[in-house]
Amino acid sequence: MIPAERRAHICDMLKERQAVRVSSLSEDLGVSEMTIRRDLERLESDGVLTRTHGGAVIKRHMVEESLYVDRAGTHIEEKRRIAQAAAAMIEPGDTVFLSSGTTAAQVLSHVDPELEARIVTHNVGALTEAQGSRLEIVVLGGLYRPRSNAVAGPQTIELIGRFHASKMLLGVDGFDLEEGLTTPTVDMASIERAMIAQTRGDVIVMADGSKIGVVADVMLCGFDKIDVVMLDDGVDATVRDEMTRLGLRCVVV
Amino acid sequence: MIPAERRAHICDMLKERQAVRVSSLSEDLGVSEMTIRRDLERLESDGVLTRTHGGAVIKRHMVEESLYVDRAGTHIEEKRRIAQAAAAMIEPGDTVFLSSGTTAAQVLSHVDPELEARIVTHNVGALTEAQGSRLEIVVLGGLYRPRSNAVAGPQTIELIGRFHASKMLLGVDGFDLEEGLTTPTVDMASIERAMIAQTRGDVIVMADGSKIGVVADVMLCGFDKIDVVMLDDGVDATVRDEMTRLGLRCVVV
DNA sequence: GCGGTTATGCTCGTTTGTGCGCGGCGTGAC
DNA sequence: GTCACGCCGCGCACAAACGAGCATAACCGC
Repeated sequence: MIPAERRAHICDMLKERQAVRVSSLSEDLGVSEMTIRRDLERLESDGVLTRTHGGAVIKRHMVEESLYVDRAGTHIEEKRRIAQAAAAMIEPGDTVFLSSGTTAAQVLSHVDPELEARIVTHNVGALTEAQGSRLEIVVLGGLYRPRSNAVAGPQTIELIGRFHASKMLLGVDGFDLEEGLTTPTVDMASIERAMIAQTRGDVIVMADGSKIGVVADVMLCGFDKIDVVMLDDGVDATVRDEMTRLGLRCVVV
Repeated sequence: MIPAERRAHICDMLKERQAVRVSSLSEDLGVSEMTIRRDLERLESDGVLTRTHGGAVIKRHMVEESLYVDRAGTHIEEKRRIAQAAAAMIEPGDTVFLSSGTTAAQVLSHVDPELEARIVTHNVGALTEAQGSRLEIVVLGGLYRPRSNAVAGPQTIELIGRFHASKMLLGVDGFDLEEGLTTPTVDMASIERAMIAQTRGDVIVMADGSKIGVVADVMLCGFDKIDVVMLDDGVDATVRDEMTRLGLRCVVV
């Protein structure tokens, strides 16, 4: 295996799992840990990843990034499974609103490469995930918010009015039975509320275990506006029952 | 086996495996490693592949790959210097149109972190370069084009009409005294022509040595529409003289 | 045949990549 | 707090790949 090929492999692993370990890469690729470290060093200077103790995490210019760094490894696998299941819910010919956030972005890396559908999003990070797919991706214009790696502002909301989606995929930061869905910034909340209003079909919320019971700073909406909740199997059954009681479909992956 | 046939074979291998080794190609094709290296060198200048230590990888117009390309390609240092000088031309309070392309994207990584200005662009790759700056970045909406890592389409052109810029920074693919400025896709040419039309102040073209004398597929505009040309010091003096004769300001870095 | 161009292979000094050992430091357990 | 374990990166040695320069061979139009 050629060095560049090996580095490309590391990038692929990162995209898939969000985080990699020096030890496991060394084993998988059959080179010493020192070589892996030098590869990671190089990829870091290329801006592809951020090194951490024991490995590296994919570089996101987002609020959520720090969460990954702090507890790299927690809920990564759950997020991946949820994103994968959400990707499978997109049907040919759909027009789908995609929210901001890394979970939402990750959905696009799991769609069938042959699927023809339209994605409308303000999530800049989602664009690189869609490489090699046949999706038609509409990027909403507006002011770029580096912290969320998405665009926002009145212009963005105005542009949303031009679309009617058959589905919406919504990644949230807080999911609480009392407080409903919450998100860290007012900007993103406005955008995503506008998207919900323009969605004709199902509004699908993606929430891994780390989001349950969490209340972020800004209220997004109550459970009455959403139709489907995607949870991982680590989520308590009482939450699932309560969702079902409210008339929502629960998908557990 | 005829040389062209051999090179075609290398391309086939690349398409199939994404990466090739000098040593295995030498063995498979029955020629010395030196010959393979010369083939790879030629194919690299044709834009088919990117050479690396030990072999080569297929060249795709992708975000992550372009990092390798930039690193391995020629004129890196010249591009960097041009981007840096272009960044210095942005003044406080400016509204600047920024074109697509990696050179244009690189400009944002060189702006003074304290500078307050507005950047209007369809260049998605530029967004990550602006981390930590105080720039207000307006992203134009439209259809995402993965090959260019930018958005395009009628909606994008419509949105450009809402802005009037005091400057435009334009990275081109071809810069030829006879044919003028050229670019590889019709989409990007339309966008950038619309930007030029909405620019009140200087249109600044960035062209390193590798672009001079090159004619890409799509005509962008003639030299009458532009005001300043940024060149590296490797560019022939006759080109500079001709530019000056046409009334353009030449900045050599 | 003859001069010129192009292609190929070799040598050798240089660059780049790789692995190991060791001292230092971060992280989590207690 | 402090202790242990694992991770980190520097310095070194070795190996592999690279490229410049030169010599030879094949091709082509005349």
